[in-house]
Amino acid sequence: MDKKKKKNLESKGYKVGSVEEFLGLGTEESEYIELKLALSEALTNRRKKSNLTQAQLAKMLKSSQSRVAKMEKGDPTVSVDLLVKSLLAMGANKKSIAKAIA
Amino acid sequence: MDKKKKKNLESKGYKVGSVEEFLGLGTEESEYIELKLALSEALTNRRKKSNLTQAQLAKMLKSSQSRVAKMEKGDPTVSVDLLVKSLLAMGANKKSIAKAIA
DNA sequence: TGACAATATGTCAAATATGACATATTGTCA
DNA sequence: TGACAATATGTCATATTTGACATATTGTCA
Repeated sequence: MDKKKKKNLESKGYKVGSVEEFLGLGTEESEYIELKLALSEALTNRRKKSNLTQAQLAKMLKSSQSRVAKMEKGDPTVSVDLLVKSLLAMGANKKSIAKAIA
Repeated sequence: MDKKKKKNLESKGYKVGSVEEFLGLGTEESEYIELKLALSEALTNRRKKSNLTQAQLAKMLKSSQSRVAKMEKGDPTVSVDLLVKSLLAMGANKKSIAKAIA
């Protein structure tokens, strides 16, 4: 993992372990974060394509604007579950989700 | 959704809404369930390939045998998060997860 | 068949994620 | 610039998920 990416992740509230980092490990954690960020992006893309504001989308999802913002920012308090459910609610399917992740 | 699949899902504890069912909707929910089942299968496959028992895997994941059993069975109390994290811990990466889902 | 290993199911206290709200920041346009 | 819309951030009570445990069921092999 390069320093820019690390800083970027840390700025989002993740703690990237220095031991794993030094040993070149931590693949597991960074893959998880990247997977989430991929879903976040997909969500933002879909929302923008539909010309919706976060507040409008929130209403559709029976959630709140703040949570949508967090989803799109890859906030650590947002689960993959919520991202997946939200994407499905916006019309995505398994296949498009797989594509977004890959 | 055919009847067999529905019965199968219901036997796992999911309630498949009859209204949506009748209207041919419910895509969203069934896609979510299928996505989870795909991850469950991937987990079982990986575990068996590694010749591990659920108890052994549980120890690796710092979880419990019962939760691993539930993961593999697609139990509704198991989140996509847990499935993804477990797969990553077993050496899967984004790509292989995407493949499993697609 | 019986004995033992593996897997499945039910329950619950503790841990984590959630929507909601307030408020801050950023973007846009006159 | 100011005013307004959109997005971001912090916090918290409530809801959901978790590991752990007990126990039931299923599989395997002598």
